[in-house]
Amino acid sequence: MFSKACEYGIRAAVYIALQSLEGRRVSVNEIAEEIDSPIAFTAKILQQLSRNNVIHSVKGPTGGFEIERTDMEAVKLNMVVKAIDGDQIYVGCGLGLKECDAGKPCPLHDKFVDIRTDLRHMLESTSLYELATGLEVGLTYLKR
Amino acid sequence: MFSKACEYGIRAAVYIALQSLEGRRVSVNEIAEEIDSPIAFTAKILQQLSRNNVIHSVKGPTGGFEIERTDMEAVKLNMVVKAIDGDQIYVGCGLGLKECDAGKPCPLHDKFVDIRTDLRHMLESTSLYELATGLEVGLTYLKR
DNA sequence: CAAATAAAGGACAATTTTGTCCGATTAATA
DNA sequence: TATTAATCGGACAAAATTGTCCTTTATTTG
Ligand code: FES
Ligand code: FES
Repeated sequence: MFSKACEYGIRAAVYIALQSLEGRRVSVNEIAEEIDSPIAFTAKILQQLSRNNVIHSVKGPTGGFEIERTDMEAVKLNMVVKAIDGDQIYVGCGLGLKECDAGKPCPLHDKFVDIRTDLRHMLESTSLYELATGLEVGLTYLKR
Repeated sequence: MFSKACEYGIRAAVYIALQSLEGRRVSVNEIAEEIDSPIAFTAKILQQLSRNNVIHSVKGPTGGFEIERTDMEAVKLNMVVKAIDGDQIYVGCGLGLKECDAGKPCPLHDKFVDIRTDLRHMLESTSLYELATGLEVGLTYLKR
């Protein structure tokens, strides 16, 4: 469904959101530790998220990653996914034709579009804040 | 969503189903031509489908690939997907945790499972026959 | 039986994705 | 100002996926 990079990216973003709720800025090392991901690869992914203004980064001592408390509800999952995987998941044909085109659809088009639309709505309506709160109360986990 | 191999596999299977409706057996070369896929790679994928009894193959002159007319309604998309991509799409965690486990879920679990269940139902209920008929009447396409 | 045809299978090559390493840059603080 | 802690960025390496080529095997037909 998502690339490995995107999976790490979502997990990292949710962890950053969780810590930002308590005003803590977190380092790549801490993030990779807490979401159980390869450190250097995670660093690359965080750079992408930072460049796309999904998260905010601060260099130097006491630096790290954070998400503005005020933004937190506004940062939706689809922003993370788009920053890392692009919009292929939104516009691509399920059977790999050049583009998904309702005017000359593949045999799976109608059924595929239904699923994709649900997925899109889910990603567009789910905020990092919402996901972080589940973590906060111990209902969900970022590693296992 | 699906791997390239799986995309080719589905397109090939639908094309074979279409031709089998008219009692024609088709060669790898014809299939690759009609679905616009790399020939040798397509051959590998057809071997997988054949080994998993999704399609039937016949060697030698007049040989090729076919799907028993009687099976055609019974052969569902999920059989193609499972034969090629395995069941990761059914059992995997959306955020890449070891397994998807409702007892220790990732933050996206509930929402992800909803989508995945819909996808599963769609794949389990869609037959190659159904997809082939759309092609037959020129409503859908396998290349573009 | 011999020739021709088509899938099967194994080895290999190219590309993409995933992952690592290390020096440069930025900023806090002693 | 020197040291230190952190991200940034580029080059590189490993692994997985995608794709090719060629030989073998099975089967039909002359
Ligand atoms: S054309 Fe294939 S999904 Fe729309
Ligand atoms: S645990 Fe992540 S999707 Fe179920």
